[in-house]
Amino acid sequence: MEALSVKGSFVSSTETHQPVPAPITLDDLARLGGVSRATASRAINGQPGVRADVRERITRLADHLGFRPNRAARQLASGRSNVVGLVLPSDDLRVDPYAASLSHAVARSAARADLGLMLHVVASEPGRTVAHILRDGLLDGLVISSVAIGHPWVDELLDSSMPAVLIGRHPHRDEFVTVDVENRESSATAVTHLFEQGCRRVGTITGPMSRVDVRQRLDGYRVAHERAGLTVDPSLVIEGDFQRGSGPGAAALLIERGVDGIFVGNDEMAIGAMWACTALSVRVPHDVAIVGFDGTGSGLDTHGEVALTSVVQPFAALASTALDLLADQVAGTLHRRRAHHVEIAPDLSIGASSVRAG
Amino acid sequence: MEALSVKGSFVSSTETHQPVPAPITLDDLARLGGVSRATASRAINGQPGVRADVRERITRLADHLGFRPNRAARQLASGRSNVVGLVLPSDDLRVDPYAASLSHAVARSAARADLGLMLHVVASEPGRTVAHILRDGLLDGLVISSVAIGHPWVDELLDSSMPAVLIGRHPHRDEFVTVDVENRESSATAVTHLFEQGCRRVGTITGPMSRVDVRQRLDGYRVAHERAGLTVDPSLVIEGDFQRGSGPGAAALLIERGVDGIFVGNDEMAIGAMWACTALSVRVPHDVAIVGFDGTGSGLDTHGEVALTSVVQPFAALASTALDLLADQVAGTLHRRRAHHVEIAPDLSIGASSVRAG
DNA sequence: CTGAAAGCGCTTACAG
DNA sequence: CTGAAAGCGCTTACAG
Repeated sequence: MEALSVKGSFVSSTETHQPVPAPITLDDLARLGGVSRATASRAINGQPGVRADVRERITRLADHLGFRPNRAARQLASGRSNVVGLVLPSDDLRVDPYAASLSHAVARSAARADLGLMLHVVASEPGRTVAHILRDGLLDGLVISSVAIGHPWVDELLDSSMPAVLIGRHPHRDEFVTVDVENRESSATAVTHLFEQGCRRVGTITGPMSRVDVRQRLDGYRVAHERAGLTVDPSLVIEGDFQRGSGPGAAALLIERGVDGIFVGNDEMAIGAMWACTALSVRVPHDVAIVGFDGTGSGLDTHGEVALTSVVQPFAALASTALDLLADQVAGTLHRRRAHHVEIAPDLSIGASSVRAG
Repeated sequence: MEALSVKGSFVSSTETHQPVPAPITLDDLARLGGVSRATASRAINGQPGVRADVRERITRLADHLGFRPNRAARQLASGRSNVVGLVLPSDDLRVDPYAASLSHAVARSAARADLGLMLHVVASEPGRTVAHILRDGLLDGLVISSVAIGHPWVDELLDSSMPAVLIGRHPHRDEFVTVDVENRESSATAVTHLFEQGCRRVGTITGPMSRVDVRQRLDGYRVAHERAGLTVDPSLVIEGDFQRGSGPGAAALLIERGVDGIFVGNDEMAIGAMWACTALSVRVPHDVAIVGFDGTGSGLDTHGEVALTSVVQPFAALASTALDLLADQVAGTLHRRRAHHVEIAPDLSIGASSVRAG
């Protein structure tokens, strides 16, 4: 590390007295509003037991003064912080568009709900971190990406008493509150779409079969065959790892085996598959039609290539539902440890990668 | 949104009395340690005025008990939260690997410094957000990605009295505390590397010329030419937009104009450029050698393609330096509004995209 | 419906 | 070097 230019000089500014306008407090609000702190507090928090006109007057005044309750004080007094944590696996933010989209959606939902969002990236300091997150007292609850599961301390977090909701499913435990995209039917729809485009020999590149959602998507692939009166050729089912790099090889194999359509388990691998097609001079969608999953493929590839048809994750709905479920737990209306699974149906976004003329 | 399966049942657990072990407080620590709260507080905070053996005993005890000071209480009492905010542009997390890498690095640095990190994604609610961030009282300071600049409320944030450090430079204001990668020399090094590989006609695809760093990188490109005794052919300088999609077109143009090497302003466009090469049957690096900038191109493209040579952003150092500079402002040793610019020298990571046999 | 008062868990002058 | 005490800005029983 090297400081190439340092133009700063250190100054102590004792001259200015009130550089920062003192933030107004509940006390100010109450005094200016001619009520007690208790009443002011109830008014701005929408609690019962305040005469309508008083509430109206106080909230208006609060707005006008730009009053924002101090979070720390509020938390200390109430035990609630209105801050939730988002737990993500270590490297995913960098490498995985799914995680990036999810973070983005959760951040926006949180902002809309006036919740703070603390980012917790798995992997920093194994042992200490869990304790930190838990005992800081700064968090009301956690939104945990199921992609983070596997890391030792994520399970610790799940087993703690802190309210939590999982986005995605746990690979082998069912007792959590989860929200996930609907995988099976939506995958069937995607594959059926390929059949409708005239494909007769459709292969699939799956994610890691250890994952629940991956198996569900494969189920959907099978269901679509059944419905079309076709049988699945097992040699057309190839397991990938959800990384872009596993796409080309798998696709090349499928092409060798004569497919005219591929349902790919996520967009990253689908992009890899499209590369393979380019490299092998296989035309998309004419020779091989391709459908992906996630809907993350478009942002990254506005390079004039073929737009990818994909089952689009309902990120915004996943995020806001997760936050709602978390709020229910915090409020005590939802038990943290009773299995409670919500699934949200995604849409199929149709691009040129699967649409055949005629 | 559709709840496909709801297996949960609502239970109120009044049977168990202490489901959550009551977190231990400073009071507990003091009592168990046989000192006053004041002394306990000073001991664990490393403040002067505590006998060495007492401090030792108390910290040890704190560790043993797993004591963590309640952040809210600490903040309310001291006025400091040990939480910083990270401000990012709205969509970047999804689309831009640079922003994702940066977030990742800041998150890790913050964790290491025992700082909380609140994520603020620009664009949610224009007006309210600034006030929220500022008046919540939850933040000690802000780390702002210069990529977020341009959005109206980011400037508001910069003009507020909250401590802030910019990662990257402001396009036209110089009075902030910033930390940035060194652009000029490192770009010169990258281009010189191409000359050393035998390239004689090196073009460049720049980012948007409105950005300071883009102009600096272009300067480096020129400097390298001077040093090699070559003159710059202006027709080989093409402006891109830092998005992947602008890579292929620019690269095709340069290839048409006979380049044998390209210095690309960021990895995203470099990846696009490599696509163009594949499409045009131009061999990399044999026909055209390519160097990118950022070091974000590798994670995304482990697809067996040619590894990209790139000037690698020192994300970890940028993040930890930013946090240090922020701490200095909070401590009052660094003035928030005196220009103070730190530059960190990146490394050139050499991959197959630029190395010619012989 | 409203208010006086206690208390959340810390930090920090102020005395000793 | 150490402790008693006040106070940070809220919320929430508890009385009225």
